[in-house]
Amino acid sequence: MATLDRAFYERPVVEVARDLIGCSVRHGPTSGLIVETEAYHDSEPACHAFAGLTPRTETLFGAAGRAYVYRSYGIHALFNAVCEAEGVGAAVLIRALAPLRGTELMRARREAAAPRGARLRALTDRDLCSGPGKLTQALGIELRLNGSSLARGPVLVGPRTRRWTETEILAGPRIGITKAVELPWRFWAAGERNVSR
DNA sequence: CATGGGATTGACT
DNA sequence: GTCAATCCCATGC
Repeated sequence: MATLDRAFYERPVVEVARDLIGCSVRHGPTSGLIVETEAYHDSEPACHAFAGLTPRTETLFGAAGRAYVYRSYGIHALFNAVCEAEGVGAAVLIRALAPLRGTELMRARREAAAPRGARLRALTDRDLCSGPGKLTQALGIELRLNGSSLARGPVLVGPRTRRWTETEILAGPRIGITKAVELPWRFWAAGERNVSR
């Protein structure tokens, strides 16, 4: 599989976030098309790297083109692509995918990860990757993949397979944060059903 | 060493 | 709309 090289990520993080819409993520037999992203940069307080270099943010400040995976709310792993020059703390959060391959494995993983007492009805394809915590469950992306190469794997990010026009990609404020809420650093594919709610 | 806060999700009123 | 689950790590004593 063709993968994006380090130069792709070694650019302003907001540009990379926009350009990742329509690209693909694959982990083993499971894959999806990126339909929603958010940019984070150490110059603004919503970014983990805002606090400076700590054990947690070491990957963020490292080389571009690697995975930054961290635990959110004690429950979910969230998957990011590290961007910009080494020494700059910046990354793109992958917020949603349109499932491509391995949907039955994704469904099995999502069901296995469901909380106790959950789920009275079956998971639809739309329930698999339509959020940052869901897609890491579906693709089996865990904390141990923090720091791994997105060009060499185990998690691979591939380029767009078609041209995307300006009007197909929308921008707006990021979700779920309490600081720097005004920055329009969230991007999504217009009309895509798998974009998070 | 103790404490508190999340880049979320899913159930429930 | 509200709320709890749950854990890594930053901060402060």
